[in-house]
Order: sequence, then structure tokens, then C-alpha cells
Amino acid sequence: MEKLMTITELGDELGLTPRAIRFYESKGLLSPGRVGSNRVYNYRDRARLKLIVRAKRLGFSLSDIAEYLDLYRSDPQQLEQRQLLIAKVRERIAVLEQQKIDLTTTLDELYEIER
Amino acid sequence: MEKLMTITELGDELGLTPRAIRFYESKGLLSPGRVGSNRVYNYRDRARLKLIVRAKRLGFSLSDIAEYLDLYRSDPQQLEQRQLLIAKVRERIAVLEQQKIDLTTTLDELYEIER
DNA sequence: AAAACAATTGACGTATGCGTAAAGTAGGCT
DNA sequence: AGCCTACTTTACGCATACGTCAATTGTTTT
Repeated sequence: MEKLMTITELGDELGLTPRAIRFYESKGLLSPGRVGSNRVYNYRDRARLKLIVRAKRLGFSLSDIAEYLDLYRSDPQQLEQRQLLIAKVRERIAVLEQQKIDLTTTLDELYEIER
Repeated sequence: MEKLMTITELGDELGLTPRAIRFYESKGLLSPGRVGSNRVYNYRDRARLKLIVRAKRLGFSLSDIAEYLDLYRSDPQQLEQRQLLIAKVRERIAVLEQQKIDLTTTLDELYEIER
């Protein structure tokens, strides 16, 4: 029998407010079970939410994330969809690489000012 | 005699719309000259705007940028202010480092799916 | 001079990502 | 029974970063 968590427990664990978690659900990113009117989260829900949190840190918008989760759910084996996902991730990598360059340039200038 | 640019020329060069440039000005980030009612930008304005663009790519908000520009203008030699600036940049670096870690994790998972 | 073009100032609109009441319900404790 | 606590839904609010008219005005081109 799997262990279920409440929304605040899950939020505390992942550093999210209940409001945020409900908001993600309203955007279709989650669909936890219910006990009465209360939401309950199992380990799959929790894993899904952790993925969402990580994707957010990577700069993906919630609608981006919703799209990926949908694609993945519809058919994780489909080559085309994995390709699309990988392409999006590569885009993000490019942005981060540019940020690295910008950071370096900025730091160089700072060091020069420091001198 | 220095060469002056119009707002659209500058925008085209830096990939910004005139609207965006005016918006930055309204936030106090720029204060170009005028010829009649029209804005004109010299090389210093242009350099400043390039800095703004780069800072934005690094994830700084416009109000962050305004603050830095103010600090810098008030006294670029002041140690305290450079320290603050450097501290902020270091914060950003930390975020980017975390993003790198997240990216790596995500990529690893993608490769595993790919297999 | 008329038309077309570039720029200006306001002002309202929009997407994102929640925060923050407000009002009600359900369960457990004393 | 009465109260406290946790949870729920609905809804309005807010900051950021511009987009998009609208109405004007000045400039250039024909």
C-alpha cells in the first residue's frame, strides 16, 4: 500500500506553497487523487512535481512543461516527440551557453574595474 | 563630431523594438539626447544599452539593472558598491551553476530514454 | 501641396506565476 | 457540543516587460 501525502507535506518537501501546487494542477501539470475533497499525492505525483520544479529552474515556462508532459504521456516511445523534447532542451542549452559567455564578459569587465 | 542614431536604428542593431528602448528609458536606464522631439543616441548611450541587454540575458531584472547603473554613476570608485555588484553577480553565477547541474541531470535522463 | 513615413506621448491590454483574502467544509480534540 | 486546524474553491491583486492602438506632429518624397 503506497504512502500518500497531503499538499502541505509535499509543498514543504519540495519548497513549494500549496497555492503553487494547486496552480500547477489548474494548468494540467498534476492530477492527484482525492480523499473526500482533499488532494492526496503518491510517489508518482511527487516524482512528476520534482520534474516540474527542475524544469522550472531550467527556465521552462509552465506551458512548456505542460506540453512536454502531454507529449510524453501520449506516447513516450514516439521518436518524433522525443526529438522535439531533445530539440527544446538543446535550445535551452544554447541559451545557457550564451549566458556563460555573457557572464564571463561581465566578470572580465568587473575585474578590470577592480584593478 | 559624434555620430547619432535614431531609436529604430539602435533597436535594429541590438535586436530591440523602439517600444522596449523607450520603456527602458521610462525606467531611468537611459537618457538620450533629443533633436526636436526625437531621441538621438550616441555611442555612450549605445554602450549602455548593450550592457543592459547583456544584463537582461543574465537574468537581471530592469530594476536590478537600474540600481546597478545608479550605483555606478554615483561613484564607480567606491569599494562598497563594486562589492555589492560583484556579490550580485556571484549570486547569479550560483543560479547558473545550479542550472548546469539540472541540465546535466535532465540530459542524462533523456539519454537513458533514448537508449 | 498632398501623401507617405518616422517618431512621440498616452493609455490600455496581455501573459506569467503565483500571493492573499474570503468564505465554507470536514475531521479531530477537549 | 464547540473549537481548532487543515483543506477547498473562487476571485481579485500584483510585478515584470513590453505589445498595441490612437491621436499627433514633424519630415521627406513625389
